[in-house]
Amino acid sequence: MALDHAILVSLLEKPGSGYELARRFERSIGYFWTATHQQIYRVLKRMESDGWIDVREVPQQSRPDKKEYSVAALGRTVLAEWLHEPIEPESVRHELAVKIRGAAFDDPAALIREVERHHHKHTERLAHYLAGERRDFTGPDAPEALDTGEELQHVVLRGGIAYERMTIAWLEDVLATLRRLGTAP
Amino acid sequence: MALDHAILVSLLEKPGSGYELARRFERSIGYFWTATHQQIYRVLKRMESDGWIDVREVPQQSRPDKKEYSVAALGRTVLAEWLHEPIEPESVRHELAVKIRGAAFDDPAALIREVERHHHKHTERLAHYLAGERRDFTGPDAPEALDTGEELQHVVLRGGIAYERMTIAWLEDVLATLRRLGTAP
DNA sequence: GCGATCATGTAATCGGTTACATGATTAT
DNA sequence: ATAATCATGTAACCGATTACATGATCGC
Repeated sequence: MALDHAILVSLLEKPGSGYELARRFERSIGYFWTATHQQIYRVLKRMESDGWIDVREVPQQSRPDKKEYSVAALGRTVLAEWLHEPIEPESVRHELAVKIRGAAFDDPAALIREVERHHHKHTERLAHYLAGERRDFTGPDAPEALDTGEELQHVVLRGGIAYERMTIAWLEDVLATLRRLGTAP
Repeated sequence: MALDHAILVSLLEKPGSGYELARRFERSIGYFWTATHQQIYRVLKRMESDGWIDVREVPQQSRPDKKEYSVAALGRTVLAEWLHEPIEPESVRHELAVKIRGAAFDDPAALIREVERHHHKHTERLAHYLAGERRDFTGPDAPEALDTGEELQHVVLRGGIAYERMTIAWLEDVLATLRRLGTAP
């Protein structure tokens, strides 16, 4: 399981509340690991009672108070241990591919709209990643020399960009194939 | 949930036993949807009792008898309904990316071996996909004209090939970054 | 007033993983 | 003998998803 570790990494990058973590899982960390606030609160509670993280009540005016979590010594140890364990390359779960193969027993043309929708979403996501890259790493407002953490965040983001570009090109291949099957059956 | 639907697609492509399905989930369908035999037997039992699939006991000599499943009319309907529902583009779960960002709080060089291992595995997987493509779609023993089902299987396989190539290139980027951080900190 | 944002949770369900279990046949 | 392959399951656990739930403040 890696949600624990994803949260530890995020809290090491910057301490924060459950709510703030949930927001980060909609961007940044969320580009390669998803989690909802329900999951996050549950894991935070468990990690706190196990002594992996510390809490600090932060009173706020004009906003509800929040609990700011930060990584405790034990959490750092647990993360370091996990970092040294080998993991298996992920097994892919690609629902759209199941649909594409299923289209052989339905109308392939009926899938075109759906594939176009996915193409659109991935194009948006790519634009979003590229904007983030310009803002944080390659643009005029980015730091001139990146530290280790920033270099690593950048290489992960480059992975996301490469993934979106590959996916967009493949979806275009899928669309061409579906159209060909529709026009000359 | 799509395991149901992945099994229906696979059974439409060719009826078979739980064991045979489990084998297909190690190749073919398994390239984009994973499942273990335990899962498969459970789902087959449920789909049978719901009338989505039919069973036929096949006695075999010199091998244990098997149950051959095929898709019933109801199963085809259920699949067709699912094919017409929109789905959301998958949220990525990339454990290695969590590790890479975590390496900022550990020794980045310690990750090099692990990334090399992943690079090796993805290179093997790519070779395996390419061999399958030559065998079934582009080689001299492949059919000259592909039918709709084969065209769709091919475009899905091309997606797997594109994914592996992209991943291999990215892992090389990661390695170069980790080495740079190691030599000039 | 009302919707959006900030902030934190509980409960039910479900799908996936891991471990356990059995038993026949074929090839070395 | 024994390891590998064929063949089918049960049980426990755990993580993820979905639905439900509360309550404050800010801007329109």
